[in-house]
Amino acid sequence: MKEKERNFFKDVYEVVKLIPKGRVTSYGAIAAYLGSKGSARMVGWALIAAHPITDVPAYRVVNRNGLLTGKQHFGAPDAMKNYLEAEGLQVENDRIVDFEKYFWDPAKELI
DNA sequence: GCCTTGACGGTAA
DNA sequence: CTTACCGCCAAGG
Repeated sequence: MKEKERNFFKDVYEVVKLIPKGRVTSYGAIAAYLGSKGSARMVGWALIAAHPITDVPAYRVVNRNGLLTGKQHFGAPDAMKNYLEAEGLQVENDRIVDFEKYFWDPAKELI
């Protein structure tokens, strides 16, 4: 605990906040950017903790397949989909269309 | 202190 | 394309 883990959480929040509108990223990309490569679960876990925080657009974070795996945590079944579509993205079968095209890699886009 | 679960990822079949 | 298994790290029972 202490500051290290708190820093990890904070870092996840900041990266998610920095995701441009109409763009999406994956848990693994964030984990890799944080240096905890392979521990993508921690990112999703941190996002659960970020759930009550509205400043963190968690709906812009999906798994590496572009699948809306976390939509069930938004309460409404189409809440996440609705947010993404509102930003110009196309969602079909709980999956982002042309995910690669809208993918935003913090390790590349973000310095 | 051990076991299970989880907003994941990658590789194998 | 789907299913299965393993690896990572932390929390909860």
